[in-house]
Amino acid sequence: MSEESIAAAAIRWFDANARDLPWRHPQAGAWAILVSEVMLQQTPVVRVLPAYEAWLARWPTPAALAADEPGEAIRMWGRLGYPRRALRLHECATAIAERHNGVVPDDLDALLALPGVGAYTARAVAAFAYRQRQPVVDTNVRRFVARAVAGAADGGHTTRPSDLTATAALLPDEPAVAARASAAFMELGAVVCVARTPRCTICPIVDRCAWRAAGRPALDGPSRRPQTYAGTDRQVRGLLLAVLREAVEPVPRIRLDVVWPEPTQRDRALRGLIDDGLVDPLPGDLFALPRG
DNA sequence: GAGTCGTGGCA
DNA sequence: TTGCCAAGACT
Repeated sequence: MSEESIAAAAIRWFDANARDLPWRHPQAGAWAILVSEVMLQQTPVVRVLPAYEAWLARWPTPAALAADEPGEAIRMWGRLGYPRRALRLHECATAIAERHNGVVPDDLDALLALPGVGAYTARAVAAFAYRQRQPVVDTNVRRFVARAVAGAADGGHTTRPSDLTATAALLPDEPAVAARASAAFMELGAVVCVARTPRCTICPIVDRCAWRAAGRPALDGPSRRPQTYAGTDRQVRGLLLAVLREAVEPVPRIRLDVVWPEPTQRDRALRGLIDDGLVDPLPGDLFALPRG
């Protein structure tokens, strides 16, 4: 017998060390997993946990969410960030209710066709909810595979086709085992093979890691863009939407004006929110979350 | 393909 | 203190 595969070692480690997260419980269905995956896009686990519980308690099925107003989805999103995800999740629920009889599809192409569901989320649902053999590649897996296999310092900004190929090559043949391996890779990337200070001493595949073998070379290319948050349109959009989330009634423009002193940027931000469908302009210079 | 899109915690 | 980072999608 040859030495244990990376996937086998990762799964063994995962069996003993996986965090107890609600979307990993056996009773978490495809809808719950889909909700968790969308919430987790660019958002830390600890911030998702309470929002996830509240969301599913209110909308336990896609049909339940689809029957409610999109503005309520935006309101429930709270401060998770990137509120367009809430709107897309509502559109997604509507599509599932109308096109899939209220059942989250298990077909990859059908998943990819859903609003807000991209290459990562579609494969995550296929693997974690339906136990399919799919390369589930997020930033954690990209980094883990880049280091372990290619010996690179990180996995790059975006997922390329080669990333899917490289990850798929690590997956065992049996679909359910492959799905388990995908979860294990993600967990390793999230808690062991982390970006800043990887914990190689507790890594189950350190003896096979190409990056470790190469002496953990530093990242050579240019770092990511600066893009500070303070003063950006994103901050202004966030301030504007926060007012509308807290308001029960439509809000007059004056209450939005006070959140940002510079009128040009403020108007641009508000127009952007309206264009995105996150805010409805109403007669009388009033504004509200969309009702339908 | 590069830009845009929130928010908060932490080294 | 502040830049970096966190289970991406879309244009």
